[in-house]
Amino acid sequence: MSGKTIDEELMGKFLPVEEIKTCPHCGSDKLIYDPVRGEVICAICGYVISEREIDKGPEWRAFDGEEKEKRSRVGAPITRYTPDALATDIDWRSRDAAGRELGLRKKVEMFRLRRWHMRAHAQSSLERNLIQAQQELDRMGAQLGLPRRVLDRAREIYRRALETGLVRGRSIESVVAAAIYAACRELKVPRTLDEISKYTRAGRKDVARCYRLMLRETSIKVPLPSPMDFAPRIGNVLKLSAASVRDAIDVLKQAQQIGITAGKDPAGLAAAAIYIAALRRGEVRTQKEVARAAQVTEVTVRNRYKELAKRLKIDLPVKKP
DNA sequence: AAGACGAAAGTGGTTGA
DNA sequence: TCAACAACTTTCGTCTT
Repeated sequence: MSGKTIDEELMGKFLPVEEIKTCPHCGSDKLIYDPVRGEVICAICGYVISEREIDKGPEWRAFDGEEKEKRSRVGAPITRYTPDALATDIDWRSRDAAGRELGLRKKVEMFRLRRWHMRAHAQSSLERNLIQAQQELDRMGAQLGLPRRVLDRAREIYRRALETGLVRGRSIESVVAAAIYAACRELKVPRTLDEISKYTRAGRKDVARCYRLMLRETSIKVPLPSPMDFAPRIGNVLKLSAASVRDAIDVLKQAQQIGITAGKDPAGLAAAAIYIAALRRGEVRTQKEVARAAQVTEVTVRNRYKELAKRLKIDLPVKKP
């Protein structure tokens, strides 16, 4: 083994998805798209390609300041943003353009028009909020590599939250993040709160608070996270065989039956099960690797797997001669 | 030199008064 | 709102390969 893992080799490199034709791991060109998890996977070695490697930089290159200035499309908008089609206002003074007092009939009509104008405006504020939220949703979805159906569901959830009045006083971003988190859990595409809040300016805490509030105030119900949903993803990152992943899920099932999974971090449990399963199949991964793939610490993997091994009476192959 | 292990102290979140 | 609490993280020293 020479030094770096594949993860480390690829880290920080820009790999625009469209440009990848062959697997960076084994060189095969048999890449398949898994729409369920929104990932491109190498059919030969199982390497997950598209998940995190999204090029967030510009698609152009500039060699001096002037060129950069010209090509950059970010910064203050050139034209003023018009919130909706009704940007005009109706004057409250009942006078015409020349300053003459209006007749009674006209006054009444203007009053009515004004009222409808306000109503149309108010309604569009909801629409406007949705449009902005949609932008956030698309951005975060792309950065997290989430499939369409999750985003669609997240949008529905967001709309519900908006209609319930949950967004008022909170940032759109954090509520969108909460909606995405809820959608992920509902559709069993596990993403941790940490992963999601990484792409928002609102902190993890904010997102979590919005999420909890959302569960309480709207009638959205979300199944409890199961460690078994995490196992395939961790297996993918570590490039383990499908058999090992199946074994790991088996271990988790047993653990659930004897009731030692309650209150434990599902990612940590899944990591431990993966570690055990891989070891038993001779696909040795270090605790560190497993921990990193599951985004928990080494210590947690260790504690969980000790517990699992003890309670399930699994003996591990110590080493090979 | 790297991995596994466990102890101890610290952290963030939940719960119940 | 506060304190108690359980789970997880960080850090560190030791042992094994």
